[in-house]
Amino acid sequence: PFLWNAIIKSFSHNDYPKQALLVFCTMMENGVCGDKYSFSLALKSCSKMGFVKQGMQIHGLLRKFEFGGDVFLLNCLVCMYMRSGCVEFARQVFDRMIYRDSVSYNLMIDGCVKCGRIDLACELFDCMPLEMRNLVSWNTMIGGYSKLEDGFEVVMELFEKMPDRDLVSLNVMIDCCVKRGKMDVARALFDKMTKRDVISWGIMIDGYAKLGGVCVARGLFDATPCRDVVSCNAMMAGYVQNGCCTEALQVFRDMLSHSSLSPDNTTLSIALSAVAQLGRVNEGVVIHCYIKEKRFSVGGKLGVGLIDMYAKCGDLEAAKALFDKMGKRTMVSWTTMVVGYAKFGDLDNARRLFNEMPEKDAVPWNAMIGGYVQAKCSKEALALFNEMQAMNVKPD
RNA sequence: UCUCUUGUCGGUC
Repeated sequence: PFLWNAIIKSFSHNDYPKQALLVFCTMMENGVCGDKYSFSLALKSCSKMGFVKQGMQIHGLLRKFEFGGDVFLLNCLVCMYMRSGCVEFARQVFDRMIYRDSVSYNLMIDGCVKCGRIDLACELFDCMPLEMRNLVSWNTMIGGYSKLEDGFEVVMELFEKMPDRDLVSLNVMIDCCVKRGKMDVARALFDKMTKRDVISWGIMIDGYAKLGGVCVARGLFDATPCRDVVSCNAMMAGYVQNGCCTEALQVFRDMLSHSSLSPDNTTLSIALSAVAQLGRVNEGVVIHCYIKEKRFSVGGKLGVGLIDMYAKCGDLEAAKALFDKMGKRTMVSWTTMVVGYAKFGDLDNARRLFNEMPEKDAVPWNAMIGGYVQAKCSKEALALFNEMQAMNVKPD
């Protein structure tokens, strides 16, 4: 199994959880008994993708092995259930564990926090054995509160109360300030830090960029010691949000020529939206080719990005072809097409797709009504508006 | 060789 594990690990480590899981299955089918390392890697892959069914199968399989009671593996199970939102199952595994370590508790706390059950998280945090409550537990708690709208006070309180603070604690703090527009407080903390990592820099870049300080953001971006793909994405997104699409694309090109950084899904989505806003199909096609060449999956956001790019550039045939070819149409991809048609005055096609949509939130309604308004079809616009109100569409 | 906490991203306005 060592060789197999090495392969599984390399996939898992390089963010290919699907292949990792596939290799694991192949291994088992070939009669090679996995060891606890193979299982933990497989479970981790399930966690990453939120595959509960596969995870449950592995869970079942695990009972037949003597190492099935291993703390590491049980922790992996807790993680898998928590990340898939199955709090009850996670709780079951956790409650039945004979030995728990701090990771077990921290996983439960984090899971509860991310499901919006901060009450359960608090209970676990307060009741866990003191010797297991470590920095990660504290950081998980302040991270949880920092995501709550009115959590700032509690974050400050916990931050004062915690016995130690590390880089993560400080990063959580500055992010918490940034997300509330308190850039001055964030900056003071950032400047005071004796150690900063690429995340600290990234939080500040994102903050300045979103609050209109793109130039300051750029300064920090240039000063970042070891930029990674997320810093670049934050910078690019910042440029796009401020309408500086050319600059965004320049960062993208710099990234491509800088061999140590390769674009990811997010990079490409941002680049596509920059191209869409500029209406430069040719550059969009180049990115499309890159996506095909590197075999990025176009099932999710990238697919939408491509459709949107072609639609906004006026190539509705290309957009429609992609839309038709896409396996699963989501409300978002559907809306993107409606918007594209409406924007270029093809209200018939827009309306046809709009009517075919199985589900609509406020966005397609707004877009369709907006299309009618733009074309001065006030009668249709008003009719739709009334219909929308009658349907009680939530604005969200 | 394995498990926990922090930054970036999609459709209308």
